[in-house]
Amino acid sequence: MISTLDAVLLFLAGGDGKSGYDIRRLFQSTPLGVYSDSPGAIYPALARLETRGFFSSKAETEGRRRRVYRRTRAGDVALRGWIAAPIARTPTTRNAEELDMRFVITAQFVSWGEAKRFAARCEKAYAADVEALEAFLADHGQDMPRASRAALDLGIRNYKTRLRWCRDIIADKGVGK
Amino acid sequence: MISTLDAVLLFLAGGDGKSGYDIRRLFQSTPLGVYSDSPGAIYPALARLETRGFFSSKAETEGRRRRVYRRTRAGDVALRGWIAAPIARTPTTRNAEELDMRFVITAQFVSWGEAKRFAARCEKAYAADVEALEAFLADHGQDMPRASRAALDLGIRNYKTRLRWCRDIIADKGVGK
DNA sequence: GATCACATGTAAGAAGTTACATGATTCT
DNA sequence: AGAATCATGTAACTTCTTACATGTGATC
Repeated sequence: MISTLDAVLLFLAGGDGKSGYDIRRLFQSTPLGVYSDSPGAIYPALARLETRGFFSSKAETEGRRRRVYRRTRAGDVALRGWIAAPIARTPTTRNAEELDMRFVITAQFVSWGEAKRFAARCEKAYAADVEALEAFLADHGQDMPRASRAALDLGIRNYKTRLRWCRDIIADKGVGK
Repeated sequence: MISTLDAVLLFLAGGDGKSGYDIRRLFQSTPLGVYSDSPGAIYPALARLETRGFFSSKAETEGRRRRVYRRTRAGDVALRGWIAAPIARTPTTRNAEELDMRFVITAQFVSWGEAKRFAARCEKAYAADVEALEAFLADHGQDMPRASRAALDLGIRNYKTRLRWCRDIIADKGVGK
């Protein structure tokens, strides 16, 4: 089993490979910045993945010191396995960001069509979440303090936003067209 | 400094106090379930907070074995400090859930009016996030693969949802009225 | 020649995860 | 009595955080 960060690293370091520093800069300069750019997170993660055989690395000799990691065949397999895993559980709150990453990586690493099918699966999960939260609100809304009710409402709105996004993806609408 | 989980524990164990098991059940049975209900997370956290003087605990003698934690005066101060802290950083992606908790705890522990003021501060943070992401999309949208653009779009929509929610709170609209 | 940015790494500590251990109490 | 559930805790492991250490190449 690989973590979300592992998957992102494997994804980024395909083709020509990437150094730890390259990845840190990507995390700093793009909205990928959800992940920590701290060296204490990146370098050990790369080293671990190499130990597990998912990366091979080469120290560049000319110019600046630089160790370039490149995804191996085994790394390919691991990444494909991560993509194919079932959508863990609802409520999805905690893995929402992981699902987003999976969408992007699936589109790039497999195909847009497959990413759309994944979005369709996400849609179902989000719909279940909305239903569960709305049921909870109907059951306990009256007994809850105002602020808790409001927070629950925010949760519902968040899932509905995701739901609509999935539908737009499936229908080829919006920015992602 | 206390963590978000610490704050939630301190918040829940006011008044009559709560046992670790009580808290685990709360995390299991309500959409508070964002937090882990594993004993290996809860019990050590309670013990740590007691060591720091934010809880006092008493083992109940009659009936089932049960250790009840209760927030101390120092715990009160710590929780108030947590509430009053500045909104860490934008992008807010990573602390969004923390902000939600802060809203609820502020409303219950301080006042609804204070929670509204907090929502107003959140609104500013989310607005800044939307602006930053839209600028990034305008700058790099063309060069990005379709799926990345779509993911960025989702990020923007998520922040806008939060933005609208804050405005509704401030205007006393919606479920939280 | 000094300083800044590049680049990699490690060390110490905090916290969460899964799994296990243990025993009391209530229910049937 | 036996089983299920209540309830607390610990152990081993993994990973992340902050901070430090180190050295090279580019820039002024």
